[in-house]
Amino acid sequence: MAKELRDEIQQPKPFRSTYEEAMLNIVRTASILGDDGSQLFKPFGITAAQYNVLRILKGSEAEGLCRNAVRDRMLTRMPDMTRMLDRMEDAGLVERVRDSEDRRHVTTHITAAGKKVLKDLEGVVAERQKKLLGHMTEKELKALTELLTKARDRAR
Amino acid sequence: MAKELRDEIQQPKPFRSTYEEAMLNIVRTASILGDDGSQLFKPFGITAAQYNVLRILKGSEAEGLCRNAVRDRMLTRMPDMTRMLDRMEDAGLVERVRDSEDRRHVTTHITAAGKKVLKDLEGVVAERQKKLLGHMTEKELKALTELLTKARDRAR
DNA sequence: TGACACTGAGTGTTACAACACCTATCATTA
DNA sequence: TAATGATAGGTGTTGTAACACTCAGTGTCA
Repeated sequence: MAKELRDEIQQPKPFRSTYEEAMLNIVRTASILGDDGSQLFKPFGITAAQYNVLRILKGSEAEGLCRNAVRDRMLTRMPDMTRMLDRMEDAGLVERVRDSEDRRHVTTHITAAGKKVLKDLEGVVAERQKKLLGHMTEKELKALTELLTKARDRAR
Repeated sequence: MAKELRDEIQQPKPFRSTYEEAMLNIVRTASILGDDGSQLFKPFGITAAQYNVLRILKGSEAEGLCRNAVRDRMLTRMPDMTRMLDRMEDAGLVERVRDSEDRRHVTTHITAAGKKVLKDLEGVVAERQKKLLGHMTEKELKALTELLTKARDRAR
């Protein structure tokens, strides 16, 4: 049987409400899985957020995307997209081109090096996901996704 | 009906697996709810992690806890506990006493000011949790907690 | 009793997140 | 067509997360 959160964090008192219990379980689980992901990406020289950016740009490989479009598609909030793209450009993972029509626009593209990182990670990531969640049934995973979708509904 | 993740992040392609879908939903939901929490705590001059520390110390008010004990009870990983407690000590929220028996130990206690912050936040937090998750039934919240507990089981 | 390992706390350094602010370019309209 | 506002991108600054490392005090055992 899986260990309950109260045991994990050695909390003596019960949670104040099922709201609180669910909330803390969400945060805790994301933290654990996110840390795991960070370790996974580290040998490849990127962060989880950068992996996210690469996947977004891969999805719009032909056209490229402007800074704000990338930011709006991010899984987690990222207020300083400019400097994150700076770093990725320095690392050769993306490249930016200023639009000649509307000179305010700068379009960002994934580079061949960026695509290589994604390709190298593809199997590793899938394998890790299966290792972490492989003990859950399809039905459970679907139910979890639905409940989380509902949990987000009132926020924002 | 709640908006699905793929719409939120404007992802054209379907997820590669239910593992991936669940994983990204966990991270996304924690990010959204976590950001909300940060905004809630900000007017009180503390971060979500500091709120977590205060609650942990409140739970061991009489004895106090050493740095590592606090760290091990944290909801999210916190490698630099020392300087976080430094900041909280500077803010008057906690105080530290070096043990005279074993002079390696430093015991941290919550102060009256720290307890006041917790007390002021108590209602605000509960209200916010209800606002965010109040549309979910007890049964759903319990199911969500159980599924998340299972999802964490293979990590660490 | 001196060397060694262990445990707990703290420090140095780097890179990054967060926030507010600024600049350039374009669209609109009085 | 000059002023105004909107939009896209970038910059300055501060605090802090992350990582590796050091230091101090204690136990232990050859």
